[in-house]
Amino acid sequence: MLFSPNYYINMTDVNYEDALREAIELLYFAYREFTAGPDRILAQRGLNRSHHRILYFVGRHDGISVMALLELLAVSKQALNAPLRQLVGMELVSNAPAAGDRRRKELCLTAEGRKLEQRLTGTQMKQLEKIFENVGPQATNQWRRVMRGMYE
Amino acid sequence: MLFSPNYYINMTDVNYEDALREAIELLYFAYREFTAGPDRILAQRGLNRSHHRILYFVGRHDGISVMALLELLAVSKQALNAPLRQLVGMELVSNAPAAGDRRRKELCLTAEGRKLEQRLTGTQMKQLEKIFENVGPQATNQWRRVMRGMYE
DNA sequence: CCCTTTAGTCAATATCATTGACTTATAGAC
DNA sequence: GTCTATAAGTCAATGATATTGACTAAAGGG
Repeated sequence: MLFSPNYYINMTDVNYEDALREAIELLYFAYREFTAGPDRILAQRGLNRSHHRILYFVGRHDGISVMALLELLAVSKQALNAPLRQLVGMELVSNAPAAGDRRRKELCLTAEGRKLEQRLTGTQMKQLEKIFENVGPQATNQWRRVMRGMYE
Repeated sequence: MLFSPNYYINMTDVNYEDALREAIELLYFAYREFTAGPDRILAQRGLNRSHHRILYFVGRHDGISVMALLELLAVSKQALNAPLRQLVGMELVSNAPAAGDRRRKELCLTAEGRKLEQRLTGTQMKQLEKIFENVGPQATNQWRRVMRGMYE
């Protein structure tokens, strides 16, 4: 049985590759499921995942500059421009000039923006919360160890 | 300390939400890192991630029909049509009529297609292999438990 | 007064997906 | 053999998105 607690014992090359491929598929399907909830809510407002990412990271880094957001999301200025402008236009994100350096715009969530962001991310947090409760703290920590390894 | 083995003890609502948000970010950044390698290789040939997904699942389900592939990828017929036609045109995927039912096309990787698929997925398998070796079998299994929970 | 940085925009182009309708070929039931 | 259903493929129209490159405007700092 693949993925049994001792799958790696007596492992041939073939089912070793198989185990890695199943891990790839887990990532693919899990990520798809993970983004499905917010995507549905966003679609009702004519928004998409890129808007969620902006709302999310602006919420996490209150007052972040446009440049810093570009680097965090790893997208081009032009790719960010359209969705960000929409969000500012819908008054979900504010972009007042920074006090010290008026060239820099400080991006913040408005009250409305925060509400939407929490609704979007809330579906994902509920998903994770349920799983983490099910599997327990050890599994949760091990999961994080693996995930951290994936971008280092 | 967030994410310490006993982070959930004496947890306030605020840093509990913080822990869940860090998990969300782990997923986002890990997935991005995970797809970056194949994306670079694909770009050299004028292909993109959707081509990789087709190559991947055709490789995993040799002889799969177009309909079944549509359902697996959860995309529309028209969204699949263009990239699949390219892959057939480049002779990376074959689509011979099935023996029993000549309406159904059996999608298979050609020798060239298999070579490219293994190169693409190979970068991801190497990534995972390294991490799984680092963290050990227990963490690997716990990681899978969590990932499986995410689409059930 | 230059030079740099930050933000924002425009034009042109290319890609990508979506809906809906349609054709072709085959299978299976009667 | 006719009728209906299924599988695949295509086309047109549309809309959304991203990309490159160049450009303006405002502000900061020596």
